[in-house]
Amino acid sequence: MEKRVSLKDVAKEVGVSTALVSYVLNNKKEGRIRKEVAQKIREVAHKLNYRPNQIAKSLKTRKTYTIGLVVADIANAFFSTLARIIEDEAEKNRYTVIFGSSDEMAERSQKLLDVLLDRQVDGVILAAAEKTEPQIRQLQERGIPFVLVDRYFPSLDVNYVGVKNFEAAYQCAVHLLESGRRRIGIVGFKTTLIHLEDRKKGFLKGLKDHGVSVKKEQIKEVALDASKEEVEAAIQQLLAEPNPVDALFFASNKLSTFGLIYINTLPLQVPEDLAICSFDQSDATELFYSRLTYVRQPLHEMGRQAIELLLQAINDGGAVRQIHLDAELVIGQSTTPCKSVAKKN
Amino acid sequence: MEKRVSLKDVAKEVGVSTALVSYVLNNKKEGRIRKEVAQKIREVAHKLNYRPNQIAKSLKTRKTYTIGLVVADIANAFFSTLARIIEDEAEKNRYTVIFGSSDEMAERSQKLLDVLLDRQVDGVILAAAEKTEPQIRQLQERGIPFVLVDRYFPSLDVNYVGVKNFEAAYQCAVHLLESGRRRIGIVGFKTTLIHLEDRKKGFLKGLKDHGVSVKKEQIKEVALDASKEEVEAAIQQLLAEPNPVDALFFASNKLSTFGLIYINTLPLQVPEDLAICSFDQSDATELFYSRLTYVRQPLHEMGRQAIELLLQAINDGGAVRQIHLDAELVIGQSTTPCKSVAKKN
DNA sequence: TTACTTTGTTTAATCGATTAAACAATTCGG
DNA sequence: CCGAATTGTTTAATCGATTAAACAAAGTAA
Repeated sequence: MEKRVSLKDVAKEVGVSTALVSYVLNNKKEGRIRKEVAQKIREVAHKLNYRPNQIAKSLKTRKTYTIGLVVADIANAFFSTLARIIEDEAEKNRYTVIFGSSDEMAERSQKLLDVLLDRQVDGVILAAAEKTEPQIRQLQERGIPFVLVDRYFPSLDVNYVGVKNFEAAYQCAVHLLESGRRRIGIVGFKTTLIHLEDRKKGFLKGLKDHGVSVKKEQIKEVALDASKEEVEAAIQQLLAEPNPVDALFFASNKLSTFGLIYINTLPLQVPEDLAICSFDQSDATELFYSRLTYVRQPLHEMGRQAIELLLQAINDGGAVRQIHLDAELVIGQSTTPCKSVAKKN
Repeated sequence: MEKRVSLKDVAKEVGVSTALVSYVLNNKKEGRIRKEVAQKIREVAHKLNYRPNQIAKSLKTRKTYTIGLVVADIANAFFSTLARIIEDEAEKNRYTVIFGSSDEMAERSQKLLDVLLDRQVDGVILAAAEKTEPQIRQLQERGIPFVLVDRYFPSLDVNYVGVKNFEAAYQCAVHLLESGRRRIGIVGFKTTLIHLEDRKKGFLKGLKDHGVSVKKEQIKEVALDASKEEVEAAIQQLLAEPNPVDALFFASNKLSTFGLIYINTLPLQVPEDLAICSFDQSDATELFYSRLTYVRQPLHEMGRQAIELLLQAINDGGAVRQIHLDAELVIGQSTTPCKSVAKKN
């Protein structure tokens, strides 16, 4: 293992001080350095294949050009897609991304944050887990630049980028009603995460505003880390006699993916017997035999804005902003109007 | 922004030298330090909420406890799942992961490696892109600990963990033949990546060994970064009259996902009109109306072994190893035997 | 008592960069 | 021709840790 070439090596080879080499390679003191010397330094640096040790540089400059990304689970398509976008946006600004999965656990989240901060990341983007409000507050108090994505806490005045969950879910409800369904089941999460509660509330409000009430039995809530079986059980109950639902609303990609895998095995037809509408895009939306109606989150915009906010926070500590993006309801076949409704139109 | 507490701060507060603080907090010189002093140091460190600056620590110790992960695209389920496993395995050993997506481009791969190495990662795990053989060779020459995953180069004697692609594909072929299909189409990649060629070769060998020949028109190859449309076109051609195929083999999750979305829209039935077998697990395998027959790669084992090999390389530079794991053919409904065959059994 | 250990702690160099300040050699204005 | 400004480069401190080596004080053996 040949040892790495340092500034010192370059300096020695050229016969100048390390300072000069540093100035040249960083284009500082432009006018002051003799051209031939600068040229020589660049030549030698290149010849020796010199690459600055970023660790040393960071120690001195107190900048790592690294951002930490904390998500619930990088294996989840929602987060891995977002991660990719964030990676690309970060790269444009010479930043590198360190990531970690919290698994929706506050403790893991704290550990991750500690690790990231110990490594002196310049800032953090995080999809906050439940009960991490104190952690976020602490970031704020310590003056760490950060941006929340996807999830937020109303009580905290911090940078945030996400979608209008309430409104999107409201739209879903209206759409299902317009399609002629009346007995609508909800598969959501049992959680305190506001963005997920918003989805539930928005959906229910949509129904209520149009005069449709929902009984408790029509609302199923599974754990955040629910297994396929849990989701199956929920659906089973919703479809149970004597009053099976004629439509289902899934509050996330995970739920609809699990749900559709199960529904695939049932002797019922979508959309004839059951209409389906889900939050989030996923392979499921296109692969299910009945192309799905779903809420598409503008992930690209989310990632882009998250980085933009973060860089602002890092650089000039710009004003705190909360960005609520519009989500788009993509109409598929899974909510095709019932015959009774279709006739009317 | 309150400034971070340093060793010096702790030392001053306690009234000792920084050396002593360092020794205590790292449990060095165990017997030599007065208990009361050690106790006091720990107390104060805790009280001040001292956390060592890993950057400074790394500079001195030449260890970052960071590993770099280079994949083709972190948004691809195969890689994001693997990333999650690697993250967890790394964490068990106190390592953190920095990642980057090469997009299958050698140039991007080189850039990523540079960034990672400039940051002094202790080692690298990479799914090598095409034409990156020189890059790998350079890693080797520079004595950088690394492990290839998924893809390999036969000419290089380096650490590697992947599956037996040839054998798995061979099995697929045999399975399709046993199901009664004879005109089998292949959707693969136009690439020099050996692991993908192995899949093609293995599949063809499987057919040939059982006396089934394949015409050129039955083999379609799309670009590594193929779009949905490209895959659709390939399938269209394979299904075109006058000799449509009665079975399809997809060489990766990306291909089958794109393919199934398309096939979903066609007026043909799987498995009656068309049998399907694919490499890689994905949501598609369970979501498609006809549960898919596919090759399941032992991702967990891959991630575990990759980290194990890497840590060995980092710590004692253990012997180079190539690990070829068995892949499992998971039988679904998409390759249910034809009636003619079923009768026989 | 003397010399040698042992115990407990500090000093100071170091990792590899950055950068303010000092310094030396020219050039320039009046 | 002298002091000031300009040009070109070096010195040395610094970032925040680690750690070999030095040192001081106390204990111990002969």
